[in-house]
Amino acid sequence: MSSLNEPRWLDQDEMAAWRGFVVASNLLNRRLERQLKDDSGLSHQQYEILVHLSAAPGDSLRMTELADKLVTSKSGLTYQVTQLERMGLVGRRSCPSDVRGVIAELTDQGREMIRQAAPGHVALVRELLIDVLTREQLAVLAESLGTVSARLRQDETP
Amino acid sequence: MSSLNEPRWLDQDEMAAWRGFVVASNLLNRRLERQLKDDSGLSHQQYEILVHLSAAPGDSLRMTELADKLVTSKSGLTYQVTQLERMGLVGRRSCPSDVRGVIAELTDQGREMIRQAAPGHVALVRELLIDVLTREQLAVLAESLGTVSARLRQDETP
DNA sequence: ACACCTTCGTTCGAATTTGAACAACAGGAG
DNA sequence: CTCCTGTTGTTCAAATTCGAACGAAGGTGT
Repeated sequence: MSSLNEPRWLDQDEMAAWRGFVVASNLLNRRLERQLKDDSGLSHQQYEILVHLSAAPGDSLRMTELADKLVTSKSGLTYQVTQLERMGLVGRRSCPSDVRGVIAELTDQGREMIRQAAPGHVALVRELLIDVLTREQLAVLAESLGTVSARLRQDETP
Repeated sequence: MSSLNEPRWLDQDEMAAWRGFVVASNLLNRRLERQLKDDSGLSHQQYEILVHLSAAPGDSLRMTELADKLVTSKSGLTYQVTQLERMGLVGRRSCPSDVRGVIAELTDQGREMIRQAAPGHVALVRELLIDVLTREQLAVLAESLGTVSARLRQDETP
């Protein structure tokens, strides 16, 4: 319980950090969305699904694991996996150790798609974020946001 | 034009920064969305509209200016302002100097809403982001993301 | 005054996202 | 084994988002 009625507002630096985060996040997403759609016909979310699958052993992951990595809702993932399935980029199969489980796995076509889409995406991430910052800034960013993410993750799992 | 076929992939630090950014952004949005909805019945976007209006002279802004500040599409803003209008938090009036123009302005009820919603929101932003980081980290974050945002903004306006 | 290009906000349809509700199953305590 | 609680993925309705197209008006150059 706080000892003051008046909340601690954000000072100038804190506000700058927070606004910067929100604005940069929105602007970046907007740009990446456009680039991926124009270049490969994928949404950012769909691209990330393919990336996480291709990074996983066997190019496959359980739905729940995938949803956690993507930081999205289960229902949202169900929808997007269905879309990717229709595009022939991802397949579903049932989990051997758990009858309820569903495993999403990359198809050959999905592997080809990510191979084709990744370079343009990475190049833009570089141009808009990575190459704009110094090595030190990147290091601080990585550590800061890593900490923030870790805290948020463990908060969600009580 | 690049001189190599193989793109420059992200190294470990760069990847950590980028993933940290994406994950933190998603997790933060998720939490703030929930908090605002539960606490005040507002979406994050709606909250931000109220904030930007209350920060503007006369508690009012033109639609286009507001859309720029929010980093959203014009149609998206039209929709949300209509919602806020139905809730009685925002009003529309026409612009004196431009017949096409529409000015969104905070109502008394809107001012009351933001006064009621802000403390809880700010407290959570503190708890999840600001107070987790050191002063130096915040400074670097602010400058880094400020630069990134500025570059993105001017890229959009050719 | 005229044609021309841009800007403003809205409307429209399509795509996406979310949380709640659900049925089926897993895992343990008793 | 049996009950009980938690998990898993899907379905559903509702809310939101976006881009393209639009009508209306501003602003400019001739």
